[in-house]
Amino acid sequence: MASTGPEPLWRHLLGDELRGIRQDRGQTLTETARRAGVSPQYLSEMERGLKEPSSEMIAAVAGALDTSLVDLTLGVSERLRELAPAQQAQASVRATLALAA
Amino acid sequence: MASTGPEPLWRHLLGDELRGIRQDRGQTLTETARRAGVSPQYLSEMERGLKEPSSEMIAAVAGALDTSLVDLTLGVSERLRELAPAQQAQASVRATLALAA
DNA sequence: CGCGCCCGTCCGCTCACAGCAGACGCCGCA
DNA sequence: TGCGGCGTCTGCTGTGAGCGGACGGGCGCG
Repeated sequence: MASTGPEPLWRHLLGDELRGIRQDRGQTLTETARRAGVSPQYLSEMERGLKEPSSEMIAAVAGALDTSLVDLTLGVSERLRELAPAQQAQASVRATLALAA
Repeated sequence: MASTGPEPLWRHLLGDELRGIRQDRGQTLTETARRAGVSPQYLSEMERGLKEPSSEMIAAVAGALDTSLVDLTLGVSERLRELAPAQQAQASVRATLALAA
């Protein structure tokens, strides 16, 4: 697994998963943020993997999306498994760009 | 799931998972910390769920344990699923004690 | 058309905490 | 006994978590 290239980082995968669920639910970013008790700008940053949310923040947003940490961690692990070697290279580019920012 | 009581927090589950893997590997805390490039005191805190490690720290410790983020997130989700209602109450006590500290 | 509202993101800021150095207690061993 | 290793405690500082104000864009309405 490690020999296939570096894995994406937790905060990126978590952000992707949160945004995916939110869009599946048809919620706006602003609405989810309000329900979670966080600022919209912060949720935006979370979803884009720009910040390391605290465990309580993760739980709050999961609650606002009517999901749970189980589903989040499962979703993240599934995303990682679905990443084929070529796609992992793309994820590596994303991680590199994030570092450049 | 949420109706069964509050879920444990990410940092606690992650810490439990990391310590579990480390002990399975027969590594000392000091050795894993050295291999991961973090301080032993910090790894101790991570394992006890006292700190919110950054995504890079998680990756570094995973690498030191010859595991990956996939296995970590899977392990965390499995821990959550194995927590029966009674055990979730115990996990709730742990989260409460952590808040008191 | 201009306006107001909503959306999501940018920018700058403050203070709490991430991560660690030094210290400590405990244990096993020569 | 002293030593080295283990894991945790204590205190510290620089950094980043989380947010307020601002911004640009889209949309509906008079």
